Amino acid sequence: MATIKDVAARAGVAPSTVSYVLSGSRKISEDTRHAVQAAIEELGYHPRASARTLRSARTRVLALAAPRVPGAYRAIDGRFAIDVTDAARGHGYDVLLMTDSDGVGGLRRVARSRLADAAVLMAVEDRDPRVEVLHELGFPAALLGHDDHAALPWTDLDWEAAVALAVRESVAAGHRRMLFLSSAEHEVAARRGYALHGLDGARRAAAETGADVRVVPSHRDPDILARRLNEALTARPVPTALIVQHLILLPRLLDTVAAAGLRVPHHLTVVLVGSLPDELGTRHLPRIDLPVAEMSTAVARLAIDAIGSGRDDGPPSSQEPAGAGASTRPSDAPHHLIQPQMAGPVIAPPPGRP
Amino acid sequence: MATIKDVAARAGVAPSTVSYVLSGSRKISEDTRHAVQAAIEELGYHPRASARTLRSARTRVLALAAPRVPGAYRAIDGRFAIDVTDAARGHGYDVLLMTDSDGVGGLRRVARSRLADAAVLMAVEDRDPRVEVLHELGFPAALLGHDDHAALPWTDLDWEAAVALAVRESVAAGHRRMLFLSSAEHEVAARRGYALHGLDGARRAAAETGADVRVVPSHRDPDILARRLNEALTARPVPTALIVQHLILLPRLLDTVAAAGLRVPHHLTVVLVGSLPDELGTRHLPRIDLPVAEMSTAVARLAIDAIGSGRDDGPPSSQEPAGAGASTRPSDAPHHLIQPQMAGPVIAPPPGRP
DNA sequence: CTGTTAGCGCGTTCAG
DNA sequence: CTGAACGCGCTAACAG
Repeated sequence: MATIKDVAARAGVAPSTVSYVLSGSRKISEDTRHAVQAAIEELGYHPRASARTLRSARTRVLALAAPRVPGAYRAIDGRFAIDVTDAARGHGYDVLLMTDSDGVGGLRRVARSRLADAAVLMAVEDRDPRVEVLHELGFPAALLGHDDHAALPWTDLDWEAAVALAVRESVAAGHRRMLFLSSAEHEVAARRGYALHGLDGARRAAAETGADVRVVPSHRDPDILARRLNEALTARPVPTALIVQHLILLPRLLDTVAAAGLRVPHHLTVVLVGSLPDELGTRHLPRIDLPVAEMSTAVARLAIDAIGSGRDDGPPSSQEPAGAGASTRPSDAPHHLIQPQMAGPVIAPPPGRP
Repeated sequence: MATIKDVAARAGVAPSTVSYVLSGSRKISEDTRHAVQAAIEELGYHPRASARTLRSARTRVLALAAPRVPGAYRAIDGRFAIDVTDAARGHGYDVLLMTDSDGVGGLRRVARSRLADAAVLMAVEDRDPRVEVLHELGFPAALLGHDDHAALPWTDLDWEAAVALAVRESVAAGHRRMLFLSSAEHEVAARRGYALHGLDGARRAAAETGADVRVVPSHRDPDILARRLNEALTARPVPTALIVQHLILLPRLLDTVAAAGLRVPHHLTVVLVGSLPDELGTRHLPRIDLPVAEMSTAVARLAIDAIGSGRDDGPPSSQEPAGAGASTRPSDAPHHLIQPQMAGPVIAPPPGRP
């Protein structure tokens, strides 16, 4: 394999000249540059990433920590992985994919061996051990999702605004009684940001509009979910709209609705919050899509921007003055909160109303 | 950040001694080893990956090339990405995720800059340009899926055997007339291996069992699919079983079946081929799951085994004698063909039969 | 200005 | 167990 020396020899110049041609960080005469470029072509030369990294202390790689909830693969994670990778490439970064099969071990190893310059954490939980590790190592990172506590840059859909918007739009369409199928109980128990904020949004919008919004806590067990939903659908006064944040079991949920003899949207309007863009099977429903592309772009940028803040020394002292970049106070961390947008068909009016 | 020299200084030994302690490739006295290990602990030392790579010419990274069919994200790809990553970790390798947003450019860049030691290609197509590039660069690789042409190691479900098994099992349950919903037309046109092999399996099993197996070519457009399926379901004599290889539109497909007034499995037995393991919504159907875990394990091992074969020189000459490792003749490439297994409930008998 | 020389980054490994 | 060369590219300092 060709090295910079081979190129230099072939072009009849010094290796440093080749390097300057590559980086463009210095003026090189027309003739020399052409000779060098010809040599590069002919030898098919490409600089070794490892040599560059060793010298520059920059890998131009982002570590992407995918959550791997045992047994519960979430399609969304794959989608984010692809989109974050594309976004990172837009900044000249590659992406190293990591699972939790090793707990936080993998992340620690990658950070300490300097395989990556920064990390992107997916599906962050309250008091996420990965956050602790990165903080302890002073490793730059950004989060997909947020939990109001981590002192790291983050991006997220404004879940409170999203659910509130779904409620308000339903009210605007004429609905007065509706169900909100929130996140699953174990997600609330884990204090996932989206779960808590979604509940807040429902409550806030209910108060603001005066609508009757009944919260049905979802459950990961489809049978329990079906039972709860069934009860809520038949309780009087009968609800005319169903706002759904817990989407993993959507097919089953629609079956339950159908089994209750309710046609959508004639008898019951179903509005989704946090659906995947372009997903088959949600196209015909009014919804607020999860802004996967925008979140991915934002998180890549936040992670890359964080490089150069966290790299100085060891773990930041607790007395550290709040300067530029990633600080210790959550409220100061850079972030990108995305406002919800309605998509899909217009919300249908309740039965018996024009 | 601590380096090997810092550790050496603290332990009062030479850097090379520290290196030998780390690698274990040489005998080091008890005392010295402990001193070194203590110094490592105290300094929190971890070797730089880039320095190791520069020296050893091994990154211990696999490039995973995810297909990104524009607009058509496939959940399965995310699943494979996770599982391949886990499998690679089992061999001490990390995974760099790549999209084709850049065409083959990304793969070429990663190969030439030696960011990875080998590549794993997902969703390989006939005459896949990525395969050409890797072959041209002499870069080790292994494929998820195969097309009978690429001279690279591969793993795949035996799709022919899988569809044949589904047919035979249906016949064993008493069905004599069945539909086979094959892959979508554009997949057949692209000569995707799974699409062609699936069709072969259906034909072979039909011939062997004498059953009436009607092939319904699927289509990516849900409406066209629904129309075709509807026609086939109502054509006389009425089929009693439906074998489905094209699963992306399964929910829509089941809707169509229901809309035709057919209850599953009472009026019509539905058997899936190539379903995702543990996926909600397929649990209640007899099926042959795609062996994602086994394929991932196999492809990681094949890719890693290929390292050391392709690394010698430039593009292999066409006259190269077929030796060990990756050879030029497709039939010689190492591979791992996985036999199908039925999962889920037993196939129900046709109506009117016990 | 344009090109060259030399040292560095960090861990590995062979000869001593 | 140590010394020193080495892998490869970057870049500050120097020479023409």
